Amino acid sequence: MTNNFELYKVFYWAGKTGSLTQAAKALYLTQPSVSHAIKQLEDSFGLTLFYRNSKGVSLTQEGAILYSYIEKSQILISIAEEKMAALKNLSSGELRIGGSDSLFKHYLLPFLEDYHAKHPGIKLHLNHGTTPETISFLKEGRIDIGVVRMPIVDDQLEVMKGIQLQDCFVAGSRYAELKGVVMSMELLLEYPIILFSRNSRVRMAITELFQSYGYEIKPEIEVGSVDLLIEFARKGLGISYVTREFVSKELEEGSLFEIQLDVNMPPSQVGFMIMRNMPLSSAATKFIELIK
Amino acid sequence: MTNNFELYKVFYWAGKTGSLTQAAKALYLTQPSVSHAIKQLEDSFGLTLFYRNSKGVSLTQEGAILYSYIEKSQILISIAEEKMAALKNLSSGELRIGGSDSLFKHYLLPFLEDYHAKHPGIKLHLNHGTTPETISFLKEGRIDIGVVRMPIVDDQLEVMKGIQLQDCFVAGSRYAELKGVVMSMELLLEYPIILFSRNSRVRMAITELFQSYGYEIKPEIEVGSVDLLIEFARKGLGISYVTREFVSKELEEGSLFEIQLDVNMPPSQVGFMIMRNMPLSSAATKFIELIK
DNA sequence: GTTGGTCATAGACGTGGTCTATAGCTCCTG
DNA sequence: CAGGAGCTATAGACCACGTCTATGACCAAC
Repeated sequence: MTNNFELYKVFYWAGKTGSLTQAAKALYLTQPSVSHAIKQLEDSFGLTLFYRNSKGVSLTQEGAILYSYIEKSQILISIAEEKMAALKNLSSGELRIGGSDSLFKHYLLPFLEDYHAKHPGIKLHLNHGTTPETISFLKEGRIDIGVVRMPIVDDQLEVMKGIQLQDCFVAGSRYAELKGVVMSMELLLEYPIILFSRNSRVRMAITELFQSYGYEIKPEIEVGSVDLLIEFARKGLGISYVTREFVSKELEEGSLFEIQLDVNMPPSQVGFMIMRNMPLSSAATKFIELIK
Repeated sequence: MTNNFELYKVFYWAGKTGSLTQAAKALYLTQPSVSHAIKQLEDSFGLTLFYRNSKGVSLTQEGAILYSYIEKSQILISIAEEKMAALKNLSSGELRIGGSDSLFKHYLLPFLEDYHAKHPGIKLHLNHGTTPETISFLKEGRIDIGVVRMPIVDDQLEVMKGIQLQDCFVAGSRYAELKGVVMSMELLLEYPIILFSRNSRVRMAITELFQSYGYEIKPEIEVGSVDLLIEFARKGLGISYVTREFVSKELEEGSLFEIQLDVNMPPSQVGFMIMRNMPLSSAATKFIELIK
C-alpha cells in the first residue's frame, strides 16, 4: 500500500488544527476537498482516523498513532524546505575551493573577504594542493572550484581566465650590486637560485623557458612555499623566482628588488576550473560571478 | 513555498536508487514522469539536485542535504503505513474495556482468552469501575467498550444485549435447614442478608424489588466484591444475593445452595455499551463480533 | 560502428483532485 | 422552539496536471 503523499499533508493539517475547514484554509483548498482527501486515506487503510462532531474533528486511537508519525515526517519536510530556501539565497551552504596557498593568500583573499562579508552563512573550505591534486579533487567532487595556473588542458574541465601574473627573479640587499643591471640568463645562473619545489606549475614553466634558450636551471635551494621563497631571498641565501604580484610589498619597501633580465619572462595566467556540464552550487556560482 | 509532497516521494527514490529509471520502476511510473518530477522540484527550489550522467544520477551538494531530510521523512511514512496495516489486521493495537471485575471474571474471561489467542498483538486494558464510572470513561474516550448490567438509558450510547443472568439468594451449610424450603420475602428478611455495596446496579435492583412488595431489605453485611459475597455465604455469615451464574461452581459442589423464594426474581441482562455515532477501533469491532 | 544504457523533451491524453452547490447534523441564541 | 451559524458529507461537473508514448541526445562498452 502506497498512498499519494499529498493526502498526508492534508491529514497532518486536519489533525493539527482539529478541523477540516481550518485545514482547508491552511492548504488553500475547499472543505469538501479536505473531507474527500481524509476519506480516501481512511478507505486506503480501512480504518477510521477521525471522529467527526459538530465542532470539528478529533483523532481516533488509530488516527492518533498515524498522526504521531506523520507529524514528524511533515516537520522534517518543512525544515528541508527552509533549508533549501536558505541554500538558494546563500544564507546557508558551503563553498569549497582548491588551489595553492599562495594564490589563496595573495590573489583570492580580497574576494574571499568580500564574499564572506556578503554571505556570512556560507562556510568556506580552502583545500590546498598542487595543480594535479586540485584537478583530482574537482573530479572527485571534493571541491567546487579550483584555482591554478594556466594552461590547463582537460576537456572534462571548464577553465576561465583570472588575473594575469608576472613571475620574476628577486634578490635581497646581499646582492645589491645587481640592482639596475640587465642580466643575461648565463650570468644569472652563476648565482645561487631558489626555486619552488619540482612538481609545481611555475617551476615547470621556468625550467622549460631556460631549456628553450639552451640553458639548464638548477636551483641551489628548493622550497615548498612562496613565503620561504621570499624569506630566503631577503636573507640573501640566493635569488628567488617568484610572482611579482606576491612580493609587491617587499619590492615597495625595498627589502627585495627585481632582477632585470635580457629576455622577456612570459606572463602566467591564473585560471578557475569547474567541472564541465556539472551544475554548480548556488554558493559557487555566486563566487565566480564575484571574481569575473 | 509548499510543494506537492508527491514530488518528494519521487525524489527519495531517485536519490535512493541513483537512477531515474530505477525510481520509475519502483514507483510504477515511466522514466519521463520521474524526470519531469525532479525537474519540477529543482525549479521550485531554484537549485540543481542531481548530477546527470550516462549511468544514472547522483546527488549534488544541495540535493544531498535535501535527501538527508526527505529520507527520514519517507522512512517515517513507511513505518506509519506498516503500523496502519498492523492495526487493520489486528496484529497490533489495543482494546480497552470498562466494567465490573465480576463481569470480567465470570462472563468476559473466556471471550478475552479467545480474543487474545487470536490476536496476541492486541494489548488488553480492563478498566474496572461502577456503571456510572464506566459510562464516564466511555464518554471521555478512555475505554472502547463498557460492559454493565442493563438497563442503560443514555441516548449518547448504543447498547447491545449480552448474556442474561439470574440473581438469587444463596446460603452455606450453616443454613442447611432452608434447603428445599420455599421461603417468603418476609421470612427471608429474618435472616442476616449480605449484599453488594450500595452504589451497584444489582443492589439497586433488589432494593426496588423488595420495595415493590412493601418490604425493605436491609443487609447485615455490605461487601465490595462478588468474591466476598460468596465467601461470606460459605462461611455462614448470612444469606448472599449473588448472580447464579457466578456461583455455579459452588452450587455444583454443594458448598452453597440456592434459596427458593415464593416470588420470581427478575432476570438481569448484561449489556455492551459503545458510543453512538462514534467509529470503533478495529480491535473493538472484532471483539464485539466475537461476543455476538 | 553498433548496441544498450542513461536522461531530456514534446505533445497528446484522460484521470483524479478540486470546485460549487447543497444537505444533514449539532449547538447556541433570542 | 425557530432560526442561525458552525461543522462535515455528498453529488456531480470540470479542467488542470500528472502521466503516457514517441523520440532525441548523449555516453560507454563491445
